Amino acid sequence: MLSRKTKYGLKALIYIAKQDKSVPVLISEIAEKEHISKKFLETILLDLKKFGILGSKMGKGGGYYLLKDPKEIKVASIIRVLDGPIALLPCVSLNFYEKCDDCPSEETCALNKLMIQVRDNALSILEKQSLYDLASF
Amino acid sequence: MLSRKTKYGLKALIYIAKQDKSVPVLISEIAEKEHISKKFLETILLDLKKFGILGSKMGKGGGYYLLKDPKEIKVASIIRVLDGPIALLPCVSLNFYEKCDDCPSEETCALNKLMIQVRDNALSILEKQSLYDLASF
DNA sequence: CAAATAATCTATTAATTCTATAGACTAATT
DNA sequence: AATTAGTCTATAGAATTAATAGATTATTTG
Repeated sequence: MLSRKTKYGLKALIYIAKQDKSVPVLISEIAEKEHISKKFLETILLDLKKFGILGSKMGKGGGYYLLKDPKEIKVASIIRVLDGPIALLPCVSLNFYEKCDDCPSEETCALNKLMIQVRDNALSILEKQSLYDLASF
Repeated sequence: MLSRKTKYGLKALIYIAKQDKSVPVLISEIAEKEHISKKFLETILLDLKKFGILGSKMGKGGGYYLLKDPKEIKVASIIRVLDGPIALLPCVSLNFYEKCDDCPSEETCALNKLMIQVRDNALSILEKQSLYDLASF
């Protein structure tokens, strides 16, 4: 399951993507409209900023805005930033790979092979779907 | 990601499925061969027993054995027993459904629709793959 | 019956992650 | 200068995960 953090992050990004691009969006507005704790949302948006998905402006007229074309922001990358691996096992993760220390060989591991399939299947959707798709739903 | 518990449980079940069916398998044997803490494995196998996947026999010559044909034991059901939902959001889970309290309507929720796709895609593999398939890899 | 074997049960702990909050601080605008 | 709004640090509470400990019960075999 995705963490709440990730779900909130996705919702916030969708919210921002739906707004007029020329005006930064307030944290407090997103928090209210999407029913998310404002303080919690702050830390989430800060993460998204750190990874270059969002930009921000302080002071009056400030807020958060997308740094890239919504069509270029894929759901997979958002999940990776906020939730970590999409794969079901570390030994099968493309971006967060870790060897299973209980496993002598990935070559002969049936679980490894199965989870690669599951991963690729999930990615075939999540790497394709963008913020644009979600916002225009 | 799957919990270690689930990974260990899957590995143990595969191990059992590979053995001669007429002889119960020892926890200690599985623990040693698969490099899993024996005590931890005890609780995992107990869970699998509780759910009717495994049977057990105490005393000398005892151990754990499969209660069903390995072809009938699907990976999806094992994951559900040990890990819970396969879906990425509660509002999209078939077996552990929960409404998102921050979400006014699932009908108009883009995330909901997307995660249903991801779920169905994962299930198309996990509901098909059985212990038999994994054991004969 | 006694000894050995092996699962069962209860419980507790340690570690980690998740969720959320608090408060002081900095930057920008008017 | 006042107001607005994001930034930073930190911490705390809750939940979950991972693992361990020790006593107990069931079964087989000699």
